Order: sequence, then structure tokens, then C-alpha cells
Amino acid sequence: MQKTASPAPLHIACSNCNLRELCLPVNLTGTEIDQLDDLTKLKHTYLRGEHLFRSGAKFTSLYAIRTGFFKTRIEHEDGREQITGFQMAGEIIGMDAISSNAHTCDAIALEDSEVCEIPFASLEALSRELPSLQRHLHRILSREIVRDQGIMLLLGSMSAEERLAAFLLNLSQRFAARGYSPTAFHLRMTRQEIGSYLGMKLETVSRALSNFQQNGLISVNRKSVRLLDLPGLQAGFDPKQSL
Amino acid sequence: MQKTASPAPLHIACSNCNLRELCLPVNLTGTEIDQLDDLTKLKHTYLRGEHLFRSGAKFTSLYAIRTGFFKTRIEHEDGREQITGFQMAGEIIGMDAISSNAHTCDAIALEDSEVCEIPFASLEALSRELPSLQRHLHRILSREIVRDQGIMLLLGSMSAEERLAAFLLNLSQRFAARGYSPTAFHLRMTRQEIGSYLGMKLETVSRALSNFQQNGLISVNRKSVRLLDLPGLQAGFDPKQSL
DNA sequence: CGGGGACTTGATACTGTTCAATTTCCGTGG
DNA sequence: CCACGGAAATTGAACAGTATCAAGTCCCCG
Repeated sequence: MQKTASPAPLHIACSNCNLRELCLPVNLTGTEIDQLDDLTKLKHTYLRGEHLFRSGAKFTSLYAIRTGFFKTRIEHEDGREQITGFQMAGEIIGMDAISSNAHTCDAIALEDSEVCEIPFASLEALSRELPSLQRHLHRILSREIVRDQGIMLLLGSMSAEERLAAFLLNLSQRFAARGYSPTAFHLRMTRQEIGSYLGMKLETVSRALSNFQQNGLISVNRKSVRLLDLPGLQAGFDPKQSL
Repeated sequence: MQKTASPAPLHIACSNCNLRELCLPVNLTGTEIDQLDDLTKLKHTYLRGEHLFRSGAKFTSLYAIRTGFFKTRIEHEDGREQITGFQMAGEIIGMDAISSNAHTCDAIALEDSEVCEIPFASLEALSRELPSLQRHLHRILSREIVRDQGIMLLLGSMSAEERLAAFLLNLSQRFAARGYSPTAFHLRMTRQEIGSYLGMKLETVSRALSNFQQNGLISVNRKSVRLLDLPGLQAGFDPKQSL
């Protein structure tokens, strides 16, 4: 397709994967896209519950989610676990492993999913030749840092209900960015997993959801959620105002 | 100096800065070191309380701490703040800003400090030419991700005393790595700052420290701390065992 | 259609917060 | 050099938010 002398496309229609994170903002020529496509041609599918990788495994590749939903978790020796993120289509998993050449978390499919494997050595090599790809890789790594620090803020200085509201709004935004409804969606994870992510117990998650519902902020039934009052959620729900 | 046929040095004695993070594990020839030195020749000093940068400021450079001590913090609009880290000599600040070209946190000197400024565009350019530098940059970014996720684990699934014990042990390790005593050191930050970092109130920090002292794990007076029982701290102090 | 995990809800316990009173220390200015 | 003022830290008591324990319901999957 790069036969046409047309200017480089504004963003890449990555033929191999749904690489929102990796491809979208990069300005490349057709040949360069081909090189990138080469990089991302390894595809795999994972069924619900399967591991994409396990903590301790040797690091070779990053993984871009084409379709589906994953969670990542780290485990303390005493068995305590912390879910460090929920990843959806277009997002990248595995960046924690670059530092030590071994994965530091488990990645597990929450529904049947398809991923692109991106051999990291090749990505590094190509990014040496394509400054805009290099730039973009750095941005992606940095974005993960910013995301994690946002969660630190959440965990460190917000109440259980505020954390849950922020979580729902974050999902909402990410679904919207993918063309799905921002106000009605299906939770792929259990209350326990939400709780682990947000630093609270599953009962507290359940109570907070019920509470939101009673106050007209959401309607929830099992795993399906409808956000009814986005500004109300954003404002942080204050139970004292509502008796 | 690569005139000599001697092998590349095992690590770099960075003439400009105390770049433990940036330089140490990189294998480079003399010329290459010179290029890197060029990159890090901008030096500045900051007095206690001064800002290295503020949230929102345009991103141009990373900063490597030569000497001194910094904190980084993010602020929620409602005034809540979360301290995201305490950085000491040899560590790098500013990586969060790569993603959006603007700093997302404030960096403030906790004591008089000296930093190297590393223009990021130049670092990217040089790392395109030196694969081992590129690799190392990626490792540093990834290490920050791992660090942040460790703090998420802390905040999400540990008790106040466990968090504080982990914090003290982390400081201990980092001082030890710099040739200082791992068991006797001076806290550069207030109880309130420790609390903000660990997601608890200053009173809780103070009580926990007193509690550790009463149980012979540490001795503490104001800002000076002595760790008396590292294994005890590591095991996580359980107040029920000790009546 | 049956079994078991996921979820909800209630009662109670406990960790950590809040409010408040003191004490200690450090830097500043007389 | 000492005195002073204010921030930092400690400690206590009451309170709030969340965890824990327990019982029961609902579904989803086999």
C-alpha cells in the first residue's frame, strides 16, 4: 500500500493487532509500517483463566491485547495478592519485566482473548531506526508509571467508596475510547478482584455498589453495571448528604 | 581511550554525576562515555524546600540526583496529596513526564541537593546509537514501574505497621547500597510525609514507631533511627505476640 | 437440574482516624 | 548568647470506616 506517494498516514492501521497503545499516534511511512507489522505477527489466543505468563518466567516479549480482557497480579510470599491492573484491547502487558529480564507478575485472561506477541529485542532494534517509534515506546512506559502513581494516590488517600467510584469512571472512559457505551457495561472481574485492585474486601465492594445504587448513582445487577449519574460519581459520593 | 585494546570497562565512572542508576551497569567504550558525559554536564543545586520542577511544567529533561534527597508528590484537585517517592543520590526523577511532555508531579528537595540535568531528546538520540544505553534506559523506566507496583501491594494489602516496617527496611537497603550504615540513619522527611507516602496519618506513623521501639525492633529519637532487629521488622511485627 | 462459586446483607470487632492537649526541638531575632 | 515562637512529634480518648464472621440467596456451568 505504500506504493502510493501519499503522505504518511496519521496513524497506523496495524494489520496484525488492535494496537491502540503501540501504533495509533505514530507517524510512519508504509515501509516502516510493514516493519512494525512484521514485529507483531505472532498471535495467540488464551481462554478464560489461562495464564499469558507467570511471575518468574523469562522475559522475551511484550504483549498487546487484540481482543479480550486480562488481569495482572503480584503475590507476596505469604499468599497475599494484589491485582495491579485490568487490561483491555489495545493495551500492553509485560513492561514490568524489562527491568530484570523476568516477569514480576502473573497475567491471566478474564475472558477468551487474543494477543500479539512483540519480541522486545526486535522492538528495541526497530526503535533505534525509527525515532518516532522510540519516542512512542518511551511514552508507553512512562504512561504506565503515571497510571501506577494514580493508583497510589487512590489507595493512599481515598475512601473505599471514592476508590470504587474512580474505578467505575475509569472503566467507563476506557470503554468509551473503544467505541462501547460509557454508561452500560459488563464487569469481567469478580468483586474479590475489584477489591484486591482497590485495597478493600469483597464485602466492602458489594456494599458500596449497593449503596451507589440506593442513591441513584448506578444500577447494578451481578456483573452488569449502568452508570446513571456520572457527575455524582465524579464528585465522590458523600453518604452524609443523602439521608 | 579505546586505543588500548583493553576490554570495555565494567562500569562507568561518570565524571559529571553520581549516576548509579544511569551509568553503572552499562558497558561502553571511552568515546561513548565521553558522549554520555556530555549529556550530563548540566548541574544545578537546590536548597532545602526548593522545587526541582512543578506539576504541569514542560518536560525537557530527566534529573539524576548527585547528592541530597528529594520527594515527589502528586496533588488531587481537592488538595489531597500523595507522596509518590523519596529519591536519593544516584536515582532519577522525572520519568512520569515523558508520556505527556509535562511533569505530573512536584519534586522538592528535602535537603540541599545537587542534580544533573539530562536533556531527554539528547538521551534518546544517543540511545539510538548505543544499544546498551538504550537497554539501560528501558530498564530504568521498567524498574520505576516495578517499584510503583510494589507500593501498590503495600498500600493495598498491608497493615499500617507492616507498611512502616517495609519502608524502614527499604531505606536501610538503599543507604547500605550507597555505603552508609543500614541500621542507623537520619530520616529526611517528617512523620506527615512518611504518612502520606504510606497512606496513613502522621499520628499513626508516630504510634507505630513508638510501638516498634517498645518492642525492641528499633530505637528512634525524632529524625534519627536505629534498626535493632532487622529480621523482626522483616517478619512483620505482630503486636499480639508481645504482651 | 443439581452443585458450587459469586454475591448480598447483617451483626460485631478492630484498625486507624480524628480531635485535643502537651512536649520537644529548631531556627530566628533580640 | 539566650529567649522566644512555631513547627514537629508524642500521647490519650472517642469515634468512624472497614474488616471479619456468618447466614442466606442467586445464578451460572456442567
